[in-house]
Amino acid sequence: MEDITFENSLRLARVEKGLTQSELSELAGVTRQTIGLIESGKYNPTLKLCLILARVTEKSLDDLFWIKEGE
Amino acid sequence: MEDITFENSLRLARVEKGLTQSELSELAGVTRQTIGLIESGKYNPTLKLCLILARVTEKSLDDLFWIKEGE
DNA sequence: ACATTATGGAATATATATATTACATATAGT
DNA sequence: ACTATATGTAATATATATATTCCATAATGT
Repeated sequence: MEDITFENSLRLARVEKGLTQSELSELAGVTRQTIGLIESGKYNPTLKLCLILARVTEKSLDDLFWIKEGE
Repeated sequence: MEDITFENSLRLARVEKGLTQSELSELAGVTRQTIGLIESGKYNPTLKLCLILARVTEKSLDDLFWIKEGE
């Protein structure tokens, strides 16, 4: 599997909604740690979780996770 | 983790590019089986793989994987 | 100073995404 | 009928996403 680095703007979206990591994690049904690690780019979440996070933050997949690479 | 069913249009995007499952799998660096199972909705791919598939098919994440749920 | 909240980080355990290998079937070409 | 290609499916193995638990720290309020 190639090494695509993906920036994500989950933290921004979360703060915009006035949520803590704990609150978002409860809404998404995952642990606080999982949220923290996704925000800091150390986790490679599954599509299902990405979709849940998009729904909860009222953003699209592209908004949250779209590629920013220098091609 | 909630049970969000996600339709995906990966198969359509692949066929539009004139690719077989094998060819797409090679381009994406995964096995043919993985592609087949994602296309048939039986796999929950990781974000990295979704991003690779989007790049290879020249579609966005939303194009390929965005939610179609009856809310 | 103490308590509470929010976050980061690490160690271990569990669930699951993906690989590997193999076999089956349908279709198209010869 | 035979061969090759494309796809589906299943069993087992491996890698990794996520949970669980615990500790640390910074910020804020009392």
